[in-house]
Amino acid sequence: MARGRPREFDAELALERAMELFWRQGYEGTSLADLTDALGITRPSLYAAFGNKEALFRRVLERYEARAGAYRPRALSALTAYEVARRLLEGAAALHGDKSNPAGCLGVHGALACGPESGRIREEMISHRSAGEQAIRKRLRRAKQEGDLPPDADPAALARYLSAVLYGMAVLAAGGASLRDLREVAHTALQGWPSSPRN
Amino acid sequence: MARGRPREFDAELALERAMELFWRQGYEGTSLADLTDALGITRPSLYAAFGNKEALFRRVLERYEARAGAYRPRALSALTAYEVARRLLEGAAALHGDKSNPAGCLGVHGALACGPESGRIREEMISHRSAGEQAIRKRLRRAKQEGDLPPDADPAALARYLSAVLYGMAVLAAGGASLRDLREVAHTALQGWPSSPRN
DNA sequence: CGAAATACATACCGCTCGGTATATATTTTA
DNA sequence: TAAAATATATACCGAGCGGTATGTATTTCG
Repeated sequence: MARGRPREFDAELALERAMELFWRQGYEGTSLADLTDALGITRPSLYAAFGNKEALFRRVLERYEARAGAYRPRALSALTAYEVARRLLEGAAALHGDKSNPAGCLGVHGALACGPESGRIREEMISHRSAGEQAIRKRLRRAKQEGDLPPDADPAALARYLSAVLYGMAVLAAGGASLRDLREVAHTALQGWPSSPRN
Repeated sequence: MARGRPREFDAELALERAMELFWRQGYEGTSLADLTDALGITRPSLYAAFGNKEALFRRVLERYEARAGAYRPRALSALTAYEVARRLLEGAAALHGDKSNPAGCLGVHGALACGPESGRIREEMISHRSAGEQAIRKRLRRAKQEGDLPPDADPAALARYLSAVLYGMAVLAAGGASLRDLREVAHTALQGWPSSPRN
């Protein structure tokens, strides 16, 4: 049993609300006052539970990847390269086209450009994106080995290209693009994909 | 002749330096102290010359579009839809791959996500991006009329897709992507373009 | 029952934010 | 040469920033 006075708020619920805030306003754009207001807790409680703003953001990013970003590992487990690409693109469209979510992608606009004091978070986001791209690259390398992509295909270039389209969809979504808009982008990108749907 | 004491700094040079700052750190991430330091002028001088931070940012955005974004109208004046797409993609790669520029695109990350106090700027950036997409759409509509795109091509979808790839390249660049990386993305996107290079 | 441990509430810290009031310096016009 | 106009320099404004010290309430352990 946990000793001492038990906390009076639900940490999971608090994280959920913090995620929503950071998702909507980014790291720099979200203040501690915003957070304590939305979470309904006081500042010392927040610090006791989560450390500080940076640490809270990291927890939130973790949660974001596990929930909103769950379509990514699922997409990578598809059987063909085309299906991987399709699920990634359609998954991003579904996520960012869902208006019950904040507009855009936390991983993209969470700390894309910011002042020097947020530089650490910015760099962490960069390496998160890089890791995502690398996972796609790895999957497409395997696809090429399996003959699932043409011999002249470049898995690294395709992975980077796919990542770019996903990021672009996030920017479009931040600008208010609809689910239909985003699915059109996904569809258009798939039209040019180098392997056929059936292979 | 201008009456009164003449200003002691070069407004064009000041704008250039302000652009560099906003380009690197975004709107919210750039403080007045950053600006006055970099511009070498005092706060009242900045306000007398440019109004306030928002107005200065608008001037900077104007300058950005006229210089860094000059490749866009040039690309739209190309003779074929394929050439339009190629010049847009290669132009973005050249711009964001040039390491003498700040990483990323001011129009994308200048105010992608921010607190409520920067909401106006954020919305203006959204409509700027939307205007850019619309210009591409208009050009591709013409291309279709001219038989320069297949009959089943969707100019609106293609324009949105192209915009997404351009935004995605900006995000990649903000993460440190090289000119080579970005040109690979451009090349990959062109591989799937629905009209041939020669038509 | 203490005593230790934890959480809550209030009030505060130094610092930075965007923006400005006031006074002085430098120019042109009359 | 005086007045009007503009620019500069200094010092300051209230507000918000992330973060914390202090005191009190509530729990478990001995």
